Amino acid sequence: MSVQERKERERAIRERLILATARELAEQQGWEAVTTRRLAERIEYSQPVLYSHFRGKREIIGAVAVEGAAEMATALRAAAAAADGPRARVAALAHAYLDFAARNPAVYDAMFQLDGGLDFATADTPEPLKDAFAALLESLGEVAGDDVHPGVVTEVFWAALHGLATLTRSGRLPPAFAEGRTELLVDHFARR
Amino acid sequence: MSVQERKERERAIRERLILATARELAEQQGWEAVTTRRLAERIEYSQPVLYSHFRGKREIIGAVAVEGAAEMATALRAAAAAADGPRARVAALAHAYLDFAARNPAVYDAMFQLDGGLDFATADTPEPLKDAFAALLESLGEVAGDDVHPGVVTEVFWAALHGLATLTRSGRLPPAFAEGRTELLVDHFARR
DNA sequence: TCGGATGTCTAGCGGTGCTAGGATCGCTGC
DNA sequence: GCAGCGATCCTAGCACCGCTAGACATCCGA
Repeated sequence: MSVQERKERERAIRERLILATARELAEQQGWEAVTTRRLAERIEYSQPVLYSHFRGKREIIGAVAVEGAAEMATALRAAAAAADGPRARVAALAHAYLDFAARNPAVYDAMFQLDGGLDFATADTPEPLKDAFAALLESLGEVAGDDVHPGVVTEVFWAALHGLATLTRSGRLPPAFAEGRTELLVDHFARR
Repeated sequence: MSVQERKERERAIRERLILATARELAEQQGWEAVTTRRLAERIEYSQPVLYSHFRGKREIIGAVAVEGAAEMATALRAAAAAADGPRARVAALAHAYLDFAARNPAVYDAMFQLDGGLDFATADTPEPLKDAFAALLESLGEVAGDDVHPGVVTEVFWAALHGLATLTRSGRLPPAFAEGRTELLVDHFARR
């Protein structure tokens, strides 16, 4: 049985290599540069090998997204834990979120801009995605009014962060005053 | 001179035909279905004709975006004008914005998701884009606190609307409670 | 009526995601 | 130790993409 185990191990290693390479290439030159040919060349295999691991490019994007969601959840929780008080926690969350988006634009795109074939807000949603949302919910629940649903508050807060992240990066919001916008957002959600 | 004028007129008509066809095709089947071949076939000309009007596909997207921005500005102003009081105006704006995004997803994508080669937040920004932002600013300024810049408030409000629009349409926010999210957003921005 | 400019098309380039089919490699049972 | 077989991988190719060079026809002005 050892042979089979070794093969599975090697397959898993190669799969991680594919994902790491795709992510690296995407961060360096954007997702449009991540073609199956280039990706295959970088991992030093032929194209069809990619299709023995993933159904297609979309599924590769999806896998990178799930990976990224886990990282984001960790980053958000770390930021919240390091802050004192509800208002500070929400501010820390906002900064951590936008920071993650700015530092990992390709991963962020995989998560929230591109089609990775993932289910959102359903039972089949990958755990890391639900967890990242939960990380937001934990601190937002503290500042939600008694008369509103914490989940809804979190959704709107998330949508605002997402808008800031994407519009800023695409140049639709001026880079200046980015900090001011973040502070204003936090004020509106954590004032009570 | 009459001949030349007629030719220019015909050229202008064909250019509008290209844009209308591109928009229609994009709304029907998404922008990925808008290929130069299909577009050329629909307008009953060969591909190279497209390139005598636009530098490339990107510029076609940009032109549709500018067209859409003018429409959106009109829709926003109409909504605001029909509402009584600052709070109601902001609510009307939010609904009109999200309604426009939901009814014209392809145009919305051209404006805010895709690369149409347009400048944003600069001096070269096409007038309709600036005007659509101005339409938001007019009503948001009324509810901005005295100690904050109305422009920044509008930017954050816009970002939140953009997040709601895109995350909802891509299935990342559940369709349920969409109305609740909108109301909550308005509450947070038009409470004073 | 003719020459030339203008406009349009055919054909093709290098790229994309994806896949069928053959070759080669490595494991397993004798 | 070796033969046969199954898993694994690659070559080659499909249909499509955005875009363009160059041939061709058409229409205008003299």
